[in-house]
Amino acid sequence: MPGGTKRLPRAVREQQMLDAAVKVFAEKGFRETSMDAIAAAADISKPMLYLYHGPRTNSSPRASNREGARFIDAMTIGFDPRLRQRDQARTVIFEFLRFVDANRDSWRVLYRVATGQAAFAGLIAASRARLIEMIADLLRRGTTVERATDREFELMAVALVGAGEAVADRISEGDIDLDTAADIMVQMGWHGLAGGKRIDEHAFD
Amino acid sequence: MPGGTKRLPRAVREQQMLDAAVKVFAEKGFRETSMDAIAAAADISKPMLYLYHGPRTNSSPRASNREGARFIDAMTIGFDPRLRQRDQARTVIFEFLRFVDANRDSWRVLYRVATGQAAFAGLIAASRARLIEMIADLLRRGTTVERATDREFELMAVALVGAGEAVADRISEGDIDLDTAADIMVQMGWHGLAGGKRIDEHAFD
DNA sequence: CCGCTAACTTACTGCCTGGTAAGTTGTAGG
DNA sequence: CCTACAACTTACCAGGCAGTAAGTTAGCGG
Repeated sequence: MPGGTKRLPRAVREQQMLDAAVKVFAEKGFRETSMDAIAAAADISKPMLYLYHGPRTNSSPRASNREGARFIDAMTIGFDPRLRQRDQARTVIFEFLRFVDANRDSWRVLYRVATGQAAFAGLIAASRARLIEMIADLLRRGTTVERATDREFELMAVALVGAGEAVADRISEGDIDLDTAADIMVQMGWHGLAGGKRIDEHAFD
Repeated sequence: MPGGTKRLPRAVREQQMLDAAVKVFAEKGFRETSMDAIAAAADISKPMLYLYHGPRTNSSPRASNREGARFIDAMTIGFDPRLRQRDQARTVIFEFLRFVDANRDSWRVLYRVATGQAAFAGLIAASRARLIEMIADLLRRGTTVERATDREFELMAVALVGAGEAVADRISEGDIDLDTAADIMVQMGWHGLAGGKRIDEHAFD
């Protein structure tokens, strides 16, 4: 605070500010976070925020975008098209949950706080739509549920993504084992509740 | 409206105000809705809001509570314990989706807008938890998944509810056929993606 | 027809917060 | 060492919005 007013190059201060913003948004919500609060959290004075990121209407999407990019990156890491569908699915799910676990603030601010914000709803919806489309494709190619139309596949993807997000929420706020969670999801998704297969017979093929 | 300043009994005005609040919250978000805006939407002057519902910190939970109660009511209508599990599930799912379809504003404000609001997060979480517990019970009693622990059942319920909410979102903003949606969810939930007919791996064991 | 209460309004106040102007100091480069 | 720019601050303003005080009418009980 008083002592440590080191002068840092713009690039790193910008990141610090975004970090602070994400953190505060995650715990207080977006609209109830004042610029002063962000400034305080970033250990910087308010005009710096405006200088580097412009008014609130610009700075916050910026934070969202950065987090969103991180997120997409993390997701695609686990995506290896050479795997069999089921393994692919498990990997993606696991990687997704792992990201959430490791970036709880990002998750909360991106998918929970921002969703309720009219200003961001569109942004988030777009990001989610991409993910859904990705999953829907996977389904189209990987499963042969008979006579399913494109629209039906998409709806399945919607449901799956929703399930994933719900589990992710649990992970972001509790202490659930990642492996267990991923296995349950795969098991449920593949064989359903009536599938009769035992839950711990999951495939680390 | 200059013309229509009819004097109405307190009870109905109170409901009008809540209706207006829900509507505005749903489209503008909670924190970005000013008391004046609610007042305007309810065709009433601001002091009436305070007189009947107290300050914003009271009036908004009140709206949420009312919507939540409606919601629970609707859900339990379709719940007939004499049905077989699968039919029970389908009925609950269908009734749930039908409610969302018929009360889009309620849905949005309850489950999307309020979730991001620190002040309500707890309230919503509690409501959702009840639903999850209900589903988890259903699973415990109804499915053949062997040796699943309570915690695992609960996680499944979390995933299912998440899926339901995601589909509900789609319904609340688009024109998806209710029956189709319900069928797909039941199908997916019961037999999984691989269970429909055939898979790239193997059908039921 | 008269008053009394409940329904309602206009018209303010004070605070909070977004946003900025103007001034200060560290430090890189000559 | 000095100059010039970039990093930073304090201090302020203006608008918006929550919340209220005080006053106005409508209609119901007598």
